This record gives sequence, C-alpha cells and structure tokens, in this order.
Amino acid sequence: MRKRLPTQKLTIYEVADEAGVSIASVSRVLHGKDGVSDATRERIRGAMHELGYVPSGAARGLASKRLGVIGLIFPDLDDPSAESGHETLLYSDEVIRGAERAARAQGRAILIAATHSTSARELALSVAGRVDALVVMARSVREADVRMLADRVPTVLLAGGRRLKGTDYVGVDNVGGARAATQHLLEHGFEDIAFMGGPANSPDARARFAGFREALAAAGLEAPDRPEVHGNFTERGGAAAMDELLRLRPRPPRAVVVGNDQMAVGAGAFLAETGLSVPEDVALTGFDDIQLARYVTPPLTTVRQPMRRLGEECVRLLLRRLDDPEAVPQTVELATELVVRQSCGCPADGSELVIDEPAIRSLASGGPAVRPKAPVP
Amino acid sequence: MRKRLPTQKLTIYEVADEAGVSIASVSRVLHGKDGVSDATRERIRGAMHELGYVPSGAARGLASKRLGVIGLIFPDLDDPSAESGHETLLYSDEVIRGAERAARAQGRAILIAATHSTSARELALSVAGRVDALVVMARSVREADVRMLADRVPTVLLAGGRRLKGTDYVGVDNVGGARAATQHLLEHGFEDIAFMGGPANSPDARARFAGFREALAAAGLEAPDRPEVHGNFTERGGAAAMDELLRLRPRPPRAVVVGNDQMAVGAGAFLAETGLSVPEDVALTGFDDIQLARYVTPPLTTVRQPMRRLGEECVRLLLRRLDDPEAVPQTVELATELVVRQSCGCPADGSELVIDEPAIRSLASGGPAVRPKAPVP
DNA sequence: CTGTTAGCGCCTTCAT
DNA sequence: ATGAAGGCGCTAACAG
Repeated sequence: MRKRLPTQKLTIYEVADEAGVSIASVSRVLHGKDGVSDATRERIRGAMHELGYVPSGAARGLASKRLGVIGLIFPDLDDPSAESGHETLLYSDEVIRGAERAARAQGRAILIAATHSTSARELALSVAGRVDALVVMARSVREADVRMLADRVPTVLLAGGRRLKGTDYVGVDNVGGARAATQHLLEHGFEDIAFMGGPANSPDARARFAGFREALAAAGLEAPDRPEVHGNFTERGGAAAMDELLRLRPRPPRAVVVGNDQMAVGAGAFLAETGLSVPEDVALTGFDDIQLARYVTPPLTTVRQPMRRLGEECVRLLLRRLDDPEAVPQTVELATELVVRQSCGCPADGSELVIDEPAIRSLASGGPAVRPKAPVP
Repeated sequence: MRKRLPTQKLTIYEVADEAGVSIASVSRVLHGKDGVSDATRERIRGAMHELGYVPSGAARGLASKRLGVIGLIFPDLDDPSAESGHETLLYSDEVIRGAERAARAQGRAILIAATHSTSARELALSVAGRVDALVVMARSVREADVRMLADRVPTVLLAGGRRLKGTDYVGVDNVGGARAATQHLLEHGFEDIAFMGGPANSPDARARFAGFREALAAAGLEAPDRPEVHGNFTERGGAAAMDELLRLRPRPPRAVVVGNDQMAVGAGAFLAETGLSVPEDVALTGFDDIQLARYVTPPLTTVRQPMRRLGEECVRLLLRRLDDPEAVPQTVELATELVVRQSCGCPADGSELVIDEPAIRSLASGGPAVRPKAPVP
C-alpha cells in the first residue's frame, strides 16, 4: 500500500484519478452496479485498495438519503453512582445484541444512545438525524418526542405497551407470563401470595401485576389493587422491597411473585440473611430469565422473555418499513414461557419448561398477518 | 405542533423561512453560538420546535467534518448457533456501556458493529466512514486492516496486547492478574496447579498463561511451556476443557487457574457432575469477575478486570486525540485486582479484596504521563 | 447582529 | 460503457 504522507483528503476523486476514470465509474463499482467493463472495474478496485480508500458515510448519506444505520435509544436505568457496575440491566444488552445481529445481516450498523432523564429529548433528536430508522425502548423518550421522531424516520416502540399511530410495536406478553408464574405457585397450594412490583413508571411492570391479579381472580382468591411493595428492578431494590414486605406483614407471605429476576435475586438474598429459606418458607418467582437465574441458590423459577429476539424483531419490522414505506405499522407480541426451577418449590430433578403461549401473536393493524417465527424450543 | 402533511423535506431552509431569517442564523442557534439577538433566537427556536425540525446528521457531518459519533468494533464471539443466547460475552457489553457513557457525556453517540470472521474488513471500512474515531477490540479486525482504519481516523486498540504506531492502546495487566491468582493458590499450599488456556488466537489468554508461569517459576516450581488444555472462553468450552484435563492426567490437579470466568463456571459445573468438589478436591480461579462469579457455588475467586472503565478509557483517549490531532498516541494499562472468594479454598467469612497493582500504569510513548484516575476501591 | 456564498464527498440522472 | 453536472442539507468564512 503506497504511503500517502498527507494522510487525509482521500476522496472518490483521488481514486478516480488514480484509476484514470471519472468519479461516476468509481461510484458504480462502489455499489457493485453494472455498467462498467471488467477491465476498468479491476483497475478501480486496485486503486481503491492501493490508496486505502474509505468512502465517507456522511457524504453518501447526504446524497443517497440512506445512512445504513439504525438507531437504538434506551434508558440508562443504571445508577451511575453504583460503583459495583454490576447492577446493569442485562435486558438492554441482550436487545442490543439481537438488533445488532439482525442489522448487520442486512449490512446495517447500530447506533446506540442511552437517555439519562435530562436531555433525553435533544439526544433523541441528534440520534434521529443520523439514522434511517429508530428503535425506542420504553421509558427512554417522552411520548410527545417520540411522535416527532416517528414523524421523521420509521420508528418501532419496544415494550412499554404504548402504541402510537404510525409506529411499529414490539413487546412480550407480560400479562400471560405473570399469570403463568402465579398459577404455578397456586398449583403448589400456596394461597398467601404477594407481588413485588417494579418502578411505578414501568408499564411492563404494571402488566405483570395485572397477570398476577388475573391468576388470583381465576382461582377465586382476593387480589389487592396494587402491589404491596415496589422495587426499582435492581438487586438492591429487591432486597429493600423484601425488607419492607416483611415489615408490612405480621408473618411472611408463603410466596412472592417478583417483578423481575434481578429483584428476585436480591429478595432471595435478603430472605437468606433473615434466616428464612427459599422455597421452604417463602417461594419466589422472577421474570426475564437472565443468565443469573440458573445459578443462584436455589435456581430461580421465572418467566423467560426472548430479549435478543425482541431486538431482532424490531430491526426486522424497521427494515420492512424501510423497504416499503407504505407498509402498515404492525404490533408484534412475543410469547413468554415459564421456566420451572426450584425457587418455587419444585424438586431439583426434571427441570421442566412449560411453553406459555403457542407462538407469536402478531396483530397487523389492518394488514395481513406476518409470518411468525417458530417459538423458542 | 402544526401538522405538516407532506411529512418530509424539512430542512434548515424551511425553518429559516418560518422564522423569517437566513439559514445562517438558524445554523447559529443550532450550535448555541452567539451572534444572534435573543429575540430572533427565540423566534428560531419556536420555528424549529413548531415544525419538529430534526437536523440531518449526514449533512452536518459532511460540512463540518465532525460526525459526533465514535465507532466500536468488536468480535462476535458468540456462537450464532447457540440457542440459549446466554453464552454471550459480557465483556463486550460492559465495554460498550462504559464507552457509551463516556461518549454521551461529550455529546457523542456510539456506533457498534460486531465482526463475524468473514466480511470483517468491509464492515470495518463502512464503520470507519461513519465515525470520528474508532475503538477496535482485539480479535475483531486483522492488523493490516487496522492500519488502514487508523490511517483515516484516530483509533484505539482495546486489549490484545498488540500496539500499532499511530494508535492508542488500552488494556489490562493480564500477566499481573494471573500471577496474583496463581500466587494465591500457591499460598494455599497447592503445588499441582494446572492452567486452562483460552482460544489460541487470544493474546490476552496467552498473557495470562505467562503470568501463571511467572508465579510458578518464582515459587521454584516447574511450569509447562503451554497450557495443558484450551477452551473457547465459554461455559461449554470450560466444561469440555475440564473433561479433557481430567482424562489427560492420572489424577486431577489440586488446583486450576482458568483463563476466564465463564470457563471457570463451566469447569466447576463439570467437576460437580464428576463428583469432585470445589475447592476441596480441586480449587479454581477465574478471570474477569463477571456478575455471575459471586453467585455460583462456591463463589468464584477471580481476577477483576475493570471492563466498563476500559470502554471509558478508550473514549477518553480518543476524545483527546480528536481535540488535539498532534497528541502522541498513548498506552494505558489498567490494573486488575484479585477478588478472593471461596473457590480457591478460602473460608466464607471475610471476603477479602487484594489490590493487585497500586494504580494505572500509563506509558505515554514519548509524551508526558497522563493523569491516572483513582484505582477501583 | 445577520445574510451570502462556497463548498463538504458522493449519488444520480442525462448525455455521449 | 463512460463522463459531466446538479444537487443532498448544512457549516463556515466572508461581507454587510
């Protein structure tokens, strides 16, 4: 590779010069378009390689109106002051991974940005200006702002339950998942079951509570109007909430349906410290099925949420809209499944998987149903 | 917000029109530059808001030569066929998080792309064309290609131990970390210690083996030339490698220094299945200190690597170079620390933290030393 | 304080 | 099969 001392200013013109052609031809081979003889094509390829040419994404985007980038906005739920650094929400990471893969498969990159309460709006705008389409995770951008974004680029809302006209929606069946977990606990014969809610502003957490209530109601049991305690979806929050729950009651509940796995882990640890054992004294279920769930003692019975597939699904919908701007925005709800381990009181042997829902429920608002992928095995 | 039916073609010109000014003024308020009267500034702000204006990142980038985006290229080490989806490398996720925060603090977004063996080169190029600077994780892009990238944008190499002229480097003290873990095992009185290596193409894994050897040598013990067994840094790989190790030897080693935490977890699980108990029969140490390490049974003694800070440090160096193109590329090596839990044979009570290195070692190649941040507490 | 005017690097007809 | 030329939306001097 020839050394170019100036080190910069290496545009399509330099390549064209080097190859002795016009920039139009260079542009053509850049896109693999035909209309270029094999000979010159080779010559141009050689020049590009020799010069170490890297086309400018900005110029390309400006001229073609296609950036080749999909944006992903998620809330920075992590407490910045948490020194441990481990309280992170694996959820976002998994979604990002899924989205990255799906995007890359189509030659697109992913631009990520976490909103941190303040300045969420301007950040969102700056991201929107750099991408072809946008995935907006629940609780990251205010509704009014989402409207604005969706007005500019195809947008999909991820989780949160709120649908906006003109945007796709991807989420999971929170209600069904929580209902299944609660039912399972009921089948164990437990009747005094409490619910540990998530952050007040989390629609998903509320949906899970709704599922909890449905199950209790179906069993003819009385259900409270609201969760007895709330946590912030972190381990620490789960421990604190469990503490509160124990204080609130004369005697511990026989079982607790916890809003997510991280809190369940924290709650379990707190119980252990208190001398109460899981599941003998208090049974527990979680939600998400993070990696940790399998490894805690006892292994956590929980509701699996296909986090990575959520990311994939978002990108898939977006690519579809990008491909056909007339496409009707869709709503996709992925199924959850109950993963039975030991924190619910089940024996350790046959780790059983109960598929909660048969397949994806896909509601094309006015359009034809989409091809649902096979459910997770 | 007024409804604009055409829905598109909303440029700085429309905003200027609406506000009755020239595009220059709009551009000025967009940057918060002064030279605009408060009155017109307000008028312009109003117009932008009313119209729902989102500036084009591409146009901005083209004109200003600053995209406001930092790229992050990492290897897609995950086995795509792994249905579980949990074998993911938390390492990348943590680095990404750290980088995202540091970048956002400066108003920059992060563009991520995972390279999947094939097509790594073209992906890297397309990313390089869209960013102001680049973080390239070890094992994601071939050296020759990195040269090309670094020739175009400021680049920092993350881990892997390979330094390239003109690029910054950020890594951790793998040798010291592994040495500390091995020494600790030696202090337990164990002499028959094996090493479970990582992927053959991982320089970090090799450095850890080197640390292992140093410790043995310092203790006057004989050390092998190469790891007895290798794993691919996954749980499954760790289990397989442990299986192999047991077959290789007449009787199990008294202790094993494992190349990373995930493998250590897998190895531990395998031992348990075999009926061998940790640490009574075989002691274990890991490397990374992933969240899981605290929760497995027994809790894993390991070498903590400040993953998130690695990402932050990368961005910090990049911003510095962006700010001052003449800045001399630096090498930063973050310290690791030994986290003593129970898999090494230590009792469960005082979970002790041994700080391995006093602070960051920062080698400014020819330049003045950088301000080292305080070590992790 | 505000407006004019070149480009930035590439894509894309439209000619040749 | 190739080249010429006009933007894409915005920034950055340079004038007023």
